[in-house]
Amino acid sequence: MRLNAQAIGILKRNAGLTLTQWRVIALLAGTDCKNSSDIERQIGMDKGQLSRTIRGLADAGYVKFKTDAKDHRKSNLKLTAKAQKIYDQTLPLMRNRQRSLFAHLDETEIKAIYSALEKLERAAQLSEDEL
Amino acid sequence: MRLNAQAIGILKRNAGLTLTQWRVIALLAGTDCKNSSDIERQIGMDKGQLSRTIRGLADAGYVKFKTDAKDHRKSNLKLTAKAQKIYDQTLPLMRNRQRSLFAHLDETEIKAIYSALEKLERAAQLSEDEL
DNA sequence: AGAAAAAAGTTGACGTATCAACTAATTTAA
DNA sequence: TTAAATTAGTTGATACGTCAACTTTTTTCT
Repeated sequence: MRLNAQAIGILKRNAGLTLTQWRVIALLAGTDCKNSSDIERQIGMDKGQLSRTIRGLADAGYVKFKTDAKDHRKSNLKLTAKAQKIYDQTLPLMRNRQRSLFAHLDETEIKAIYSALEKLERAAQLSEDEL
Repeated sequence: MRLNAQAIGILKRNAGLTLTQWRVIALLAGTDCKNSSDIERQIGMDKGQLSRTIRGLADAGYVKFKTDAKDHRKSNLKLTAKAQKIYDQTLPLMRNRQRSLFAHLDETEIKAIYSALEKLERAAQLSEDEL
């Protein structure tokens, strides 16, 4: 989507992150997501891609793994100080962008979009079941 | 987008085509697009991806190249009979799907979506220029 | 307890989107 | 008319999205 273009630009220039990396960091920093599955459930991201993204973040020194003591399948993720710092610096920029984008739409339009997209998703789901 | 999921399924099962391949074939069959640049202008598709898609179609025997007599940079594309046949068979299926998707939306919603998306695009463009 | 099912992650494959650098041909403008 | 700019198309690189197969560990069920 072209709509993400400046988000991508902001992240690349100011944080050296990809959009996917940013999303994962933002979830680890701003929600109580602790492992891959939490994130998967939160944003419905593919676990394959997620696995690779997280490994990339680990390689770049943004997250640390630690196998869960009780469930050895899980590995709990923790942002490094470096990642936390970048997050704090970048969040306002991303918030601004979000605001300026949606500033051009009025309440009605935003609602219409969301409701229409929901309907489309549902319709897509339905006709898929029929096939 | 998950919204494309059944389109992709229909094309794969019934025509052995990818979505991109279908789009190119549909443009060659249904509009007066004759070469890569025409298609690029028509749907704003990246010319790199377009080049590879067209080569793939040629390799699979769906299109034939012929260098333009007047402008040797251009190569005019022509669908083979095989491609035309698949197009004729597949178009109705794709039309049906389109209809059943949009059947769930009323006029107002469709208009709101289009207008909102336009505004978002424009806002995105604007703030990009500001950076 | 032991077998079967489910969950957490990893890896591979393919398709799609976007950007950038490049060649070759054509158009423009000095 | 020749140099510069544009246009058509190719190729390489990177990111993203989705599906499928697979391993390991845990849960469920009988």
